[in-house]
Amino acid sequence: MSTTLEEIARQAGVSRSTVSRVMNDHPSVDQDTRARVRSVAERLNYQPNVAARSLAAGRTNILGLVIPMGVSALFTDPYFPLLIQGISSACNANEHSVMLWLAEPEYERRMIRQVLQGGLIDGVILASALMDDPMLEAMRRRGLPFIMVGRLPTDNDISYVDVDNVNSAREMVSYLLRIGHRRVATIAGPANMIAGSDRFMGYRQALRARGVAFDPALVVEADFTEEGGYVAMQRLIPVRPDAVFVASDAMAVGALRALREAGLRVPGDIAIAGFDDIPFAARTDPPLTTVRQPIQRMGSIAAETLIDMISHPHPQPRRVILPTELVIRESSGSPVSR
Amino acid sequence: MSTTLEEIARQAGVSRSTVSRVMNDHPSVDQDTRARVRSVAERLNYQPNVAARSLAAGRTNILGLVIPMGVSALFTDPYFPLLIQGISSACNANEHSVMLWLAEPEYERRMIRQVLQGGLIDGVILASALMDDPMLEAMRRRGLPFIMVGRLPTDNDISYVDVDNVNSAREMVSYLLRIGHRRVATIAGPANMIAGSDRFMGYRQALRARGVAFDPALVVEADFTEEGGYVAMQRLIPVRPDAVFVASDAMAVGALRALREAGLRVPGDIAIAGFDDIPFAARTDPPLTTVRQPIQRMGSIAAETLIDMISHPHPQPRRVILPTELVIRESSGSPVSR
DNA sequence: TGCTATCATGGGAGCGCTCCCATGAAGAGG
DNA sequence: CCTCTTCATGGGAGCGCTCCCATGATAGCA
Repeated sequence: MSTTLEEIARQAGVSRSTVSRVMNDHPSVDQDTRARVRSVAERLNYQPNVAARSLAAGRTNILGLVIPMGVSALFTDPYFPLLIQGISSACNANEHSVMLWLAEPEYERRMIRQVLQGGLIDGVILASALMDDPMLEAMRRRGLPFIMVGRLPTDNDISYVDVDNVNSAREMVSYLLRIGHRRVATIAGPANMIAGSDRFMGYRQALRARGVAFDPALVVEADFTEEGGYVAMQRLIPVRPDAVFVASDAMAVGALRALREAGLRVPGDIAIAGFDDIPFAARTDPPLTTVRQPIQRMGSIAAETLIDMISHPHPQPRRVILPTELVIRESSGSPVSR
Repeated sequence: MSTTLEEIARQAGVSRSTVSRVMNDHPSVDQDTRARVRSVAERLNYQPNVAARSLAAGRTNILGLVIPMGVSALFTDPYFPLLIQGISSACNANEHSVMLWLAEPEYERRMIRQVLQGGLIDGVILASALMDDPMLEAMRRRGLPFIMVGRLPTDNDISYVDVDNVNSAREMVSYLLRIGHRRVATIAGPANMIAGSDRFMGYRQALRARGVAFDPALVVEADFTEEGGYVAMQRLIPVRPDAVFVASDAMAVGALRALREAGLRVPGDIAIAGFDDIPFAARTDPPLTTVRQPIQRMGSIAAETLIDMISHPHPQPRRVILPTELVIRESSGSPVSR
């Protein structure tokens, strides 16, 4: 069905090896020969067989993207679509392909084996792992290059791309305190997710820096979903905070809904700040003050870094921390208005 | 690094061929031999090399999922995440893997070649193609098994999974008319997308069936995004419809925002109905009347059907139409209340 | 008992490629 | 003019698997 190296070789009057060299941009090929082979390959619409190449060379130019679905909620918020877009786009630009695994718990074992062995994959991007993800141990034992999106506090020999969740959250909460809010509550993310616990840590650091006592009554944990944010806010309303730092925009949307239903004005009665700057954050009522994190760029950089790790193995882990940005909109209230 | 067939064979005291038969559940292997081989394979944690298998057998057990990103908006609405989840889950259950291509126009040519040739992929799921997608022609020329999510009106020898957009839209608009709305407008999807034009067709059929004259002033086309729905609604407000059938929930969310800003009550002043039943539709203010389409199931069925097509080639195209469901919430108003 | 069907198993060929080593031609240097 | 290097090229081996055919062994039947 499809053309082979041998066929190109025959038609170009050279050997299989020479064609292979041309296809892989090997230096020592004569200019004329190269051109001739190229033109034949072009004419026959030649495409190297991925399986054969991978079998012979041990590389596939395929990256695995593993997204644990234990926290299935994550797929209703635009985080993963954006991340995938970034990864896919970087892979396209670097002649790689993306293999996607949504890690459903019931298939986890099989998947781990398939991902790690079988040689299908040159490296793995592990997105948003729980702190105790079993993939991790398997990966490092296997020695397959991999990179995480989101840092892992317990391990300091693992490569990752992340934003500085602690400092970003701290800055946001500091901002809320600075513009005059006194009782600042938080709707935190799950404690077993790094982003959740880091943002909560930032919240506490901001309080401490300003000499505000930490009050456990002002903390509710939720699961990063809209519904979770809604329920959490309902529990927070009786406590009457001035402002709430919500650890994700999706939850903030839920919180706004709870406040609207309770007849409370935002930011008049309670101010709200989120985290992520999902596209919808600019269009909530009122528009959401939030922390912008470059999700798509994190995906691109993760892919690019992994590709580089594969071609230039290096014992040290790579770390990339991308900057965030406070996006001040109306939901946090203004210093003037208070 | 990883164990090979030959190694298993050696340790189990049989030949490579026998091990291969055991691994592929070939019938003619002695029970004892089979058990012995299985246990050795288990012990050595054997995983067949995908590249080698695929090279020898010509199958890879990998499905390609191609999502054209021309309409990039689609990734901000939960349609694709849900679709991907359905596909991935069916693949997991059937021992297949998913290769993801977000088809950015600038890489389109390269991608088409890679997808179609190279033997990496057993079949392709093409999601939400435009009516004139260049992938299509390439696919059918190549003869690679493929299935679309979303039908294609111009081609009747292509396999697809879809909902009946025309009838679903017709039912929704009929419902709006039946409960007493007179001037029913529509915010339509893009005319070059099948779902867009089908739903618009359903709108017109419903009017005709009820003997209501079609009024072009009551139609605004948008691009399936929240922002698009917002702008479209602003243009529709001066026309003063009683109700608006919005061709997607994402756009309906935008429409609600425009109405809120204009100080109009829903459904009191203008009733709204959407399409999709995205998770957020139940939580808009007011909750959105919409058409529920089983997005995740469409994904699963597309994958399952494709897998079946690959193992049982068959000249006739397969078609699956999944049922939709009217979900009546508050945004459409009630017959009683009017 | 002899002859053919059936079954379990082994071994060779080959999938399309990359990598290594061998080869011959051409250029460099004394 | 001969040897030494450099460069372009060819060919063999082999990646790990599947598939086909051959081979014994066993069973079935007259």
